[in-house]
Order: sequence, then C-alpha cells, then structure tokens
Amino acid sequence: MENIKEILRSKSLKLTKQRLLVASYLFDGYHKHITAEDLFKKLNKSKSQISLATVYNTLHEFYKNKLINKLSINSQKIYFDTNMSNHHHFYNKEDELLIDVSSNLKINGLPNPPKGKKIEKIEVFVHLKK
Amino acid sequence: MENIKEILRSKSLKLTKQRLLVASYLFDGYHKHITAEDLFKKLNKSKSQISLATVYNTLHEFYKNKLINKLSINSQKIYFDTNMSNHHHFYNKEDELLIDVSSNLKINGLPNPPKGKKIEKIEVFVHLKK
DNA sequence: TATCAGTTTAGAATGATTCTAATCTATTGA
DNA sequence: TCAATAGATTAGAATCATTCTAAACTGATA
Repeated sequence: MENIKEILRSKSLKLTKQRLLVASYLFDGYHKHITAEDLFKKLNKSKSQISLATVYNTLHEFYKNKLINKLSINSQKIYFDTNMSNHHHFYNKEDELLIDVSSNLKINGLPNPPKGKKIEKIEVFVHLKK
Repeated sequence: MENIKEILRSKSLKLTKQRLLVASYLFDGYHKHITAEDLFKKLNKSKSQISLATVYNTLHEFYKNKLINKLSINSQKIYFDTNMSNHHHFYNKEDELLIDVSSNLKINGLPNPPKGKKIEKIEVFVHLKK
C-alpha cells in the first residue's frame, strides 16, 4: 500500500480513498486491460465504495499522468492498459480479448511523418481469427 | 455510374437510390476516411435524400461485403476507409486526421498467435505529435 | 405488373461517456 | 490542532454515436 501511495504522490495526486482503491487494483503487479464500466463493477463487488463517474475521472487522471495507457479497437469501448512498456496487442474480436505482444517489433519501411510532425508512438494491433 | 452499379451487383446488393448515392460518393476514385455522421451530412448538403439510419445500414452492408474497411482510433467514432489495399495509418489526434501509409511495412519479431488462432490482419497506427 | 424479400425510415432505445453543480475531504499553514 | 480551501466525489442528467423497431416502401422476379 505504501508503494501505491508513493505512485500517486509522485504525480501530485491527492490520496483519496477512491484513488487508492483504483490504484491498488490496477497496480497490483499484474497487467490488465479493462474498461471503466468493468472496473466499476469489479470494485463494487461487495459494498458500493466508488461511483462510476469517479472511476472515469480517476482513469483519465491516471492516463493524463502517464500511469496507464488507453486503447480503442473496433468498438466503442475504451480499454485502459496498465502495461506502460513498449508493447503491442493481439486482438480477438470474438471474445473482445486483448493479449500483450511483449515485443521488440521491428517495423521497416515507414515513410517520414508529414512535415512539422513527429512520431509520438506506434500502435500495432494483430487481429486474430480461428 | 455503370461501374458503380457493377460493384453493387457483384455483391448481390439491390440497386437502390440510397446505395447508389453512397457508393457514388465513396467510390469516386479518391480514397476517404469518413464517419457515418459526416457522410450523412455530406450527402444531405442540398436536399434530404437519405436517412441517418440508412447511412449506417449501408456502410455496414458495404463493410460486410468487403467494399470498405472499418477503423477505430482513440475515440468512440468509427471511421470507414475506402482504401482496400494493404496499408496503414498516420493519425493526428489534434485534428482527428487519418493519413494513409501506402506501404509495404515489414514487421519483424512478431510472436506466433495463440494456439488455434490465425492472424487475420495487422493494423498499424502511427500517432503523430508536433 | 403483382408479389414479396429486402430496404428505408423516423423516432425511440441503448450504451458508453461526459457534464453539472452540490457536497465532501485531504492537505495546508496559522 | 483545525479552519480554510482547492481539489475530488457524487447522483443523476445530458450528450454522442450507434442500433433497434416496426411500419411503409421499392427493386427484382416470374
């Protein structure tokens, strides 16, 4: 718990009950891909302790502070990704499952970005089928 | 117009006024990235000739028939892409602009897909910044 | 050229997300 | 220690993109 607090403090985020709840879930050492709605359901399994609006607020706050990533893939849902290392994804449409490709992908043949622009990041989605 | 009709016929799609309207716009020889909402606005510039529901229906019908592609990128909007050749995208968040990377990208280092799965396609988004 | 399967439509419904504005609380500095 | 307050939380309304519904319409066919 102290390391969770340290993470929030390092970003100057106030240590509220709700943020600690979300952060403890997200930063438990296992990477996850989760939507706001699903996270809300998970956290409210037993007793109600955080509102849906706060789940959204908190996830966006964490995203802005580069604690988590954001993914959108052929649907209207937004997934938040706790894996901040350089990686990509397999995506299985059938069950909407994202799987990390912990990779050193080498991408050759990329043209230069348009004038005045730089590359921020490269996102690769490998769509799966049966 | 005859070639537009031929496209629809080749997919056994009934030649309705609305489909011809959409197809003439989409398949005019220039590739485009467009949302249903924007397409609806474009087509109804002068007189109302197609409903929003039909724009959605038609785009999905075309997509199912592999006449167009579907993209979703860090937002809730779905873009339809008339470029069916193997290509990727630059994406500029600021103005929500997609630019084709008409490319023979070589991607090395991709692990094997999970057991029982095959790769359907690989989508690459190159996010731009200033 | 009547039939009818497939298509279109307006408007309601849905689902994910964001907004609002009232209330609450972690931090701070006296 | 604690009052002040900037920032955080909340329920519920609002919004936005999309899908659904079920009634009306229309190409294609025989």
